[in-house]
Amino acid sequence: MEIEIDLDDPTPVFTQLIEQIKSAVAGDLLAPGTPLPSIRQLANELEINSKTVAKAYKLLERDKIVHSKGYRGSFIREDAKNYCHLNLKKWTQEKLETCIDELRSNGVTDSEIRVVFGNLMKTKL
Amino acid sequence: MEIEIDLDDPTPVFTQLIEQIKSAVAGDLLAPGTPLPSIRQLANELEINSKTVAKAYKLLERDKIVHSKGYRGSFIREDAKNYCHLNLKKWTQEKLETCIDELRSNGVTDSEIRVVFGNLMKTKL
DNA sequence: ACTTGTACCCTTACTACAGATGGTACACCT
DNA sequence: AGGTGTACCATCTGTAGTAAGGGTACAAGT
Repeated sequence: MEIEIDLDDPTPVFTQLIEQIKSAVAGDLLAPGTPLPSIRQLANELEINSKTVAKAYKLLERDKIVHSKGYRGSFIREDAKNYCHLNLKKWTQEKLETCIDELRSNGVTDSEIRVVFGNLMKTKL
Repeated sequence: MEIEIDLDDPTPVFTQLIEQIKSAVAGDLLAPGTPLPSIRQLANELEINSKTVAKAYKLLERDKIVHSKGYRGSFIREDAKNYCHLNLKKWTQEKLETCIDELRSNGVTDSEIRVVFGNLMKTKL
Protein backbone atom coordinates (compact mmCIF):
# COMPACT_ATOMS: atom_id res chain seq x y z
CA MET A 1 0.00 0.00 0.00
CA GLU A 2 1.58 3.20 -1.19
CA ILE A 3 0.23 6.60 -0.48
CA GLU A 4 1.34 9.60 -2.43
CA ILE A 5 0.66 13.17 -1.51
CA ASP A 6 0.69 15.84 -4.17
CA LEU A 7 1.26 19.20 -2.54
CA ASP A 8 0.58 20.97 -5.83
CA ASP A 9 -2.88 19.47 -5.91
CA PRO A 10 -5.34 22.01 -4.53
CA THR A 11 -7.14 19.13 -2.83
CA PRO A 12 -6.37 19.28 0.90
CA VAL A 13 -3.81 16.76 2.07
CA PHE A 14 -6.15 15.08 4.54
CA THR A 15 -8.68 14.63 1.72
CA GLN A 16 -6.09 13.02 -0.51
CA LEU A 17 -5.28 10.61 2.30
CA ILE A 18 -8.92 9.67 2.80
CA GLU A 19 -9.56 9.15 -0.89
CA GLN A 20 -6.52 6.97 -1.41
CA ILE A 21 -7.31 4.77 1.55
CA LYS A 22 -10.93 4.46 0.52
CA SER A 23 -10.03 3.49 -3.02
CA ALA A 24 -7.45 1.03 -1.70
CA VAL A 25 -10.18 -0.64 0.32
CA ALA A 26 -12.52 -0.65 -2.65
CA GLY A 27 -9.79 -2.15 -4.85
CA ASP A 28 -8.90 -4.87 -2.34
CA LEU A 29 -5.44 -3.44 -1.82
CA LEU A 30 -6.31 -3.06 1.85
CA ALA A 31 -8.03 -6.10 3.24
CA PRO A 32 -10.34 -5.88 6.28
CA GLY A 33 -8.39 -6.25 9.50
CA THR A 34 -5.22 -4.84 8.02
CA PRO A 35 -3.46 -2.54 10.47
CA LEU A 36 -2.85 0.96 9.22
CA PRO A 37 0.47 2.63 9.93
CA SER A 38 0.36 4.66 13.09
CA ILE A 39 -0.46 8.33 12.82
CA ARG A 40 3.07 9.46 13.62
CA GLN A 41 4.66 6.84 11.42
CA LEU A 42 2.61 7.72 8.36
CA ALA A 43 3.13 11.41 8.99
CA ASN A 44 6.84 10.78 9.05
CA GLU A 45 6.86 8.76 5.83
CA LEU A 46 4.86 11.36 3.94
CA GLU A 47 6.68 14.23 5.60
CA ILE A 48 3.50 15.88 6.70
CA ASN A 49 2.15 16.86 10.08
CA SER A 50 0.75 14.18 12.35
CA LYS A 51 -2.33 16.31 12.93
CA THR A 52 -3.18 16.05 9.28
CA VAL A 53 -2.99 12.27 9.39
CA ALA A 54 -4.97 12.20 12.62
CA LYS A 55 -7.68 14.26 10.99
CA ALA A 56 -7.90 11.86 8.06
CA TYR A 57 -8.03 8.84 10.38
CA LYS A 58 -10.75 10.39 12.48
CA LEU A 59 -12.89 11.04 9.43
CA LEU A 60 -12.24 7.54 8.13
CA GLU A 61 -13.43 6.20 11.44
CA ARG A 62 -16.59 8.27 11.25
CA ASP A 63 -17.19 6.90 7.77
CA LYS A 64 -16.90 3.37 9.18
CA ILE A 65 -13.82 2.51 7.09
CA VAL A 66 -11.36 2.37 9.94
CA HIS A 67 -11.53 1.35 13.56
CA SER A 68 -9.12 2.98 15.98
CA LYS A 69 -8.30 0.73 18.91
CA GLY A 70 -6.58 3.37 20.95
CA TYR A 71 -3.08 2.37 21.91
CA ARG A 72 -3.33 -0.75 19.79
CA GLY A 73 -3.38 1.04 16.49
CA SER A 74 -5.91 1.56 13.73
CA PHE A 75 -7.34 -1.13 11.50
CA ILE A 76 -9.48 -1.50 8.43
CA ARG A 77 -12.93 -2.47 9.60
CA GLU A 78 -14.26 -5.89 8.66
CA ASP A 79 -17.23 -4.35 6.89
CA ALA A 80 -15.27 -1.44 5.42
CA LYS A 81 -16.24 -2.26 1.85
CA ASN A 82 -19.88 -1.66 2.68
CA TYR A 83 -19.11 1.95 3.47
CA CYS A 84 -16.18 2.97 1.30
CA HIS A 85 -18.46 3.83 -1.59
CA LEU A 86 -21.34 5.63 0.04
CA ASN A 87 -20.55 9.24 -0.04
CA LEU A 88 -21.55 11.30 2.97
CA LYS A 89 -20.31 14.41 1.25
CA LYS A 90 -22.52 13.88 -1.75
CA TRP A 91 -25.53 13.34 0.48
CA THR A 92 -24.68 16.49 2.40
CA GLN A 93 -24.46 18.38 -0.84
CA GLU A 94 -27.85 17.21 -2.04
CA LYS A 95 -29.52 18.02 1.25
CA LEU A 96 -28.08 21.50 1.40
CA GLU A 97 -28.70 22.20 -2.26
CA THR A 98 -32.37 21.33 -1.99
CA CYS A 99 -32.72 23.60 1.00
CA ILE A 100 -30.86 26.51 -0.58
CA ASP A 101 -32.80 26.22 -3.82
CA GLU A 102 -36.05 26.47 -1.92
CA LEU A 103 -34.86 29.54 -0.06
CA ARG A 104 -33.63 31.20 -3.24
CA SER A 105 -36.81 30.54 -5.16
CA ASN A 106 -38.73 32.28 -2.41
CA GLY A 107 -36.68 35.44 -2.88
CA VAL A 108 -34.21 35.02 -0.07
CA THR A 109 -30.95 36.70 -0.96
CA ASP A 110 -27.70 34.77 -1.01
CA SER A 111 -26.31 37.25 1.48
CA GLU A 112 -29.19 36.58 3.84
CA ILE A 113 -28.77 32.85 3.49
CA ARG A 114 -25.11 33.22 4.34
CA VAL A 115 -25.79 35.41 7.35
CA VAL A 116 -28.45 33.10 8.78
CA PHE A 117 -26.24 30.11 8.06
CA GLY A 118 -23.33 31.77 9.81
CA ASN A 119 -25.39 32.46 12.90
CA LEU A 120 -26.70 28.91 13.05
CA MET A 121 -23.24 27.43 12.76
CA LYS A 122 -21.75 29.64 15.42
CA THR A 123 -24.35 29.73 18.17
CA LYS A 124 -25.62 26.18 17.92
CA LEU A 125 -22.75 24.51 19.66
CA MET B 1 -42.19 59.49 10.71
CA GLU B 2 -38.78 59.70 12.27
CA ILE B 3 -36.00 57.32 11.60
CA GLU B 4 -33.02 57.12 13.88
CA ILE B 5 -29.83 55.30 13.13
CA ASP B 6 -27.60 54.15 15.95
CA LEU B 7 -24.12 53.60 14.63
CA ASP B 8 -23.03 52.08 17.93
CA ASP B 9 -25.64 49.39 17.48
CA PRO B 10 -23.98 46.32 15.98
CA THR B 11 -27.13 45.84 13.89
CA PRO B 12 -26.33 46.81 10.29
CA VAL B 13 -27.68 50.19 9.26
CA PHE B 14 -29.81 48.83 6.44
CA THR B 15 -31.40 46.40 8.88
CA GLN B 16 -32.23 49.19 11.30
CA LEU B 17 -33.89 51.03 8.45
CA ILE B 18 -35.98 48.04 7.46
CA GLU B 19 -37.06 47.30 11.00
CA GLN B 20 -38.10 50.86 11.73
CA ILE B 21 -40.12 51.17 8.57
CA LYS B 22 -41.75 47.81 9.13
CA SER B 23 -42.72 48.67 12.68
CA ALA B 24 -44.00 52.05 11.52
CA VAL B 25 -46.28 50.30 9.07
CA ALA B 26 -47.40 47.85 11.73
CA GLY B 27 -48.09 50.71 14.16
CA ASP B 28 -50.05 52.74 11.60
CA LEU B 29 -47.46 55.50 11.58
CA LEU B 30 -47.03 54.88 7.87
CA ALA B 31 -50.33 54.49 6.07
CA PRO B 32 -50.58 52.59 2.80
CA GLY B 33 -49.92 54.80 -0.18
CA THR B 34 -47.66 57.11 1.77
CA PRO B 35 -44.65 58.14 -0.28
CA LEU B 36 -41.31 57.36 1.26
CA PRO B 37 -38.54 59.91 1.08
CA SER B 38 -36.33 59.35 -1.91
CA ILE B 39 -33.23 57.28 -1.52
CA ARG B 40 -30.85 60.19 -1.83
CA GLN B 41 -32.96 62.44 0.35
CA LEU B 42 -33.18 59.95 3.20
CA ALA B 43 -29.50 59.17 2.90
CA ASN B 44 -28.79 62.86 3.24
CA GLU B 45 -31.00 63.30 6.29
CA LEU B 46 -29.48 60.35 8.09
CA GLU B 47 -25.99 61.16 6.86
CA ILE B 48 -25.45 57.71 5.49
CA ASN B 49 -24.66 56.42 2.04
CA SER B 50 -27.40 56.29 -0.55
CA LYS B 51 -26.46 52.71 -1.38
CA THR B 52 -27.34 51.66 2.12
CA VAL B 53 -30.79 53.21 1.81
CA ALA B 54 -31.20 51.68 -1.63
CA LYS B 55 -30.41 48.28 -0.20
CA ALA B 56 -33.03 48.68 2.51
CA TYR B 57 -35.64 49.84 -0.01
CA LYS B 58 -34.94 46.95 -2.30
CA LEU B 59 -35.39 44.44 0.49
CA LEU B 60 -38.55 46.18 1.62
CA GLU B 61 -39.87 45.84 -1.89
CA ARG B 62 -39.04 42.15 -1.96
CA ASP B 63 -40.89 41.76 1.33
CA LYS B 64 -43.94 43.43 -0.27
CA ILE B 65 -43.90 46.40 2.10
CA VAL B 66 -42.88 49.02 -0.41
CA HIS B 67 -43.49 49.53 -4.08
CA SER B 68 -40.87 51.39 -6.08
CA LYS B 69 -42.40 53.23 -9.02
CA GLY B 70 -39.12 54.02 -10.68
CA TYR B 71 -38.70 57.72 -11.28
CA ARG B 72 -41.92 58.45 -9.42
CA GLY B 73 -40.62 57.46 -6.03
CA SER B 74 -41.32 54.68 -3.55
CA PHE B 75 -44.58 54.14 -1.71
CA ILE B 76 -46.00 52.02 1.06
CA ARG B 77 -47.98 49.23 -0.58
CA GLU B 78 -51.72 49.12 -0.06
CA ASP B 79 -51.47 45.65 1.44
CA ALA B 80 -48.26 46.32 3.33
CA LYS B 81 -49.73 45.36 6.70
CA ASN B 82 -50.34 41.84 5.46
CA TYR B 83 -46.64 41.35 5.01
CA CYS B 84 -44.91 43.49 7.59
CA HIS B 85 -45.20 40.81 10.23
CA LEU B 86 -44.37 37.65 8.35
CA ASN B 87 -40.74 37.09 8.74
CA LEU B 88 -38.84 35.72 5.78
CA LYS B 89 -35.71 35.63 7.86
CA LYS B 90 -37.32 33.51 10.54
CA TRP B 91 -38.59 31.09 7.91
CA THR B 92 -35.12 30.94 6.37
CA GLN B 93 -33.67 30.20 9.77
CA GLU B 94 -36.07 27.35 10.45
CA LYS B 95 -35.48 25.79 7.06
CA LEU B 96 -31.72 25.93 7.37
CA GLU B 97 -31.72 24.79 10.98
CA THR B 98 -33.75 21.70 10.19
CA CYS B 99 -31.38 20.83 7.38
CA ILE B 100 -28.24 21.42 9.42
CA ASP B 101 -29.54 19.44 12.37
CA GLU B 102 -30.17 16.48 10.11
CA LEU B 103 -26.68 16.67 8.68
CA ARG B 104 -25.10 16.96 12.10
CA SER B 105 -27.04 14.09 13.57
CA ASN B 106 -25.71 11.91 10.78
CA GLY B 107 -22.14 12.67 11.77
CA VAL B 108 -21.34 15.36 9.25
CA THR B 109 -18.76 17.73 10.67
CA ASP B 110 -19.48 21.42 10.95
CA SER B 111 -16.38 22.05 8.86
CA GLU B 112 -17.69 19.81 6.13
CA ILE B 113 -21.08 21.48 6.21
CA ARG B 114 -19.41 24.85 5.84
CA VAL B 115 -17.21 23.70 2.97
CA VAL B 116 -20.09 22.14 1.02
CA PHE B 117 -22.23 25.18 1.75
CA GLY B 118 -19.47 27.45 0.52
CA ASN B 119 -19.15 25.55 -2.73
CA LEU B 120 -22.88 25.60 -3.34
CA MET B 121 -23.12 29.33 -2.75
CA LYS B 122 -20.20 30.15 -5.02
CA THR B 123 -20.69 27.92 -8.04
CA LYS B 124 -24.46 27.98 -8.25
CA LEU B 125 -24.85 31.35 -9.86
C1' DA C 1 11.09 2.56 27.85
C1' DC C 2 8.39 2.94 23.89
C1' DT C 3 4.30 3.55 21.10
C1' DT C 4 -0.61 4.05 20.62
C1' DG C 5 -4.67 7.49 19.73
C1' DT C 6 -6.21 11.61 21.50
C1' DA C 7 -6.76 16.19 23.45
C1' DC C 8 -5.37 20.53 24.34
C1' DC C 9 -2.44 24.94 23.57
C1' DC C 10 -0.89 28.56 19.81
C1' DT C 11 0.56 30.29 15.08
C1' DT C 12 0.68 31.01 10.14
C1' DA C 13 -1.13 31.47 5.33
C1' DC C 14 -4.95 31.99 2.58
C1' DT C 15 -9.57 32.82 1.27
C1' DA C 16 -14.09 34.85 1.35
C1' DC C 17 -17.83 37.59 2.68
C1' DA C 18 -20.58 41.48 5.05
C1' DG C 19 -21.19 46.08 5.57
C1' DA C 20 -20.49 50.47 4.09
C1' DT C 21 -18.86 54.16 1.23
C1' DG C 22 -17.69 56.64 -3.23
C1' DG C 23 -18.22 57.61 -8.10
C1' DT C 24 -20.41 57.41 -12.56
C1' DA C 25 -24.01 56.60 -15.55
C1' DC C 26 -28.60 55.50 -17.51
C1' DA C 27 -33.68 56.11 -18.76
C1' DC C 28 -37.53 58.27 -17.35
C1' DC C 29 -40.68 61.42 -15.31
C1' DT C 30 -42.23 66.43 -13.67
C1' DA D 1 -32.82 71.24 -15.39
C1' DG D 2 -33.60 68.47 -11.57
C1' DG D 3 -35.07 64.45 -9.20
C1' DT D 4 -36.37 59.38 -9.49
C1' DG D 5 -34.84 54.25 -8.93
C1' DT D 6 -31.32 51.48 -10.60
C1' DA D 7 -27.02 49.44 -12.28
C1' DC D 8 -22.32 49.10 -12.69
C1' DC D 9 -17.42 50.18 -11.30
C1' DA D 10 -14.35 50.45 -7.22
C1' DT D 11 -12.32 50.60 -2.26
C1' DC D 12 -11.82 49.67 2.73
C1' DT D 13 -12.41 47.39 7.34
C1' DG D 14 -13.59 43.72 10.12
C1' DT D 15 -14.57 39.15 10.84
C1' DA D 16 -14.23 34.25 10.37
C1' DG D 17 -13.43 30.18 8.31
C1' DT D 18 -10.13 26.21 6.38
C1' DA D 19 -5.78 23.92 6.03
C1' DA D 20 -1.63 23.01 8.00
C1' DG D 21 2.02 23.04 11.14
C1' DG D 22 4.47 22.96 16.03
C1' DG D 23 4.38 21.76 20.73
C1' DT D 24 3.06 19.36 24.98
C1' DA D 25 0.68 16.20 27.59
C1' DC D 26 -2.11 12.15 28.97
C1' DA D 27 -3.77 7.14 29.88
C1' DA D 28 -3.19 2.72 28.46
C1' DG D 29 -1.26 -0.88 26.24
C1' DT D 30 3.39 -3.71 24.50
